[in-house]
Amino acid sequence: MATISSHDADTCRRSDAALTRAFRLLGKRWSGVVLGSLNVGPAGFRELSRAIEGVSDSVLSERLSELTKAGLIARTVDAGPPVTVSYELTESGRALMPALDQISEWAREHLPQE
Amino acid sequence: MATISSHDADTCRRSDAALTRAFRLLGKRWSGVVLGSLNVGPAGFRELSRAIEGVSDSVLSERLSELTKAGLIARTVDAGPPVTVSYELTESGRALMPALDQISEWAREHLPQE
DNA sequence: CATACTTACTTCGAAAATCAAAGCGGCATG
DNA sequence: CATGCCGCTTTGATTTTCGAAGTAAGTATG
Repeated sequence: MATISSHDADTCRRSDAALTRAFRLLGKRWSGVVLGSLNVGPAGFRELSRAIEGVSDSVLSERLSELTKAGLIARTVDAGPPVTVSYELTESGRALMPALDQISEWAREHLPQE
Repeated sequence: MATISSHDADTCRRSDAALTRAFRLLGKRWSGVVLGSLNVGPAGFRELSRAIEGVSDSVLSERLSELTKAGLIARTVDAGPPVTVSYELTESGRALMPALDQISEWAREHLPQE
């Protein structure tokens, strides 16, 4: 007797496609922290590099590109002189902040310091 | 006039220590997705490996160890026979789920499919 | 008993991601 | 005009992840 098809017991739903998509971004080193840093307000490259202890310039640069491409942050160039660049959260990026805040709170309660 | 010390304008608060701690775990490939999969209920290694499309056995094994060590999931061995192993969220792990749900919802609204 | 299949991993070599350090062009300051 | 800041990029080493195969133990089939 044929069942409604489209899934066997085995293949059945276990991982959430949306979560998987989210973690294709967030599951990369520093993505989450970069977003959290920008939550405080817009910042320049050097400022972020100094603020986020441990990230290398090359990776920071890559993350900023990825997150910009994904529409979570925006890069703005103010043609000075001197020319300045600043990164800030877009609406999409800001929409993620409640979740990050919750993660932060969770870590305070459930992850040991250092 | 000496200020309260402990921070210059430059070094000043930008990245959240708790968030950084959280993403030392979550900012690794597959961590978030593994947790999300376990949200549905306990599962064995093979079941997870099948459910989470794209993860390799070696990485899954490593993530499960890390997350177990961090106290987010628990590994239980039922000495059969046949012996079976199952992984499930601890209370700490469950406490993170609201945040993951929010991320998933965010992705549904802000990240394109595929 | 032999063969095949399942679970729960581990091991291995290759490919990809990350790191730290140095370099570059532009602009400002002493 | 040397020195320093900014916003990156490049380079080469180290670490992570991948994908496939292997291991050990138990179950099922003939």
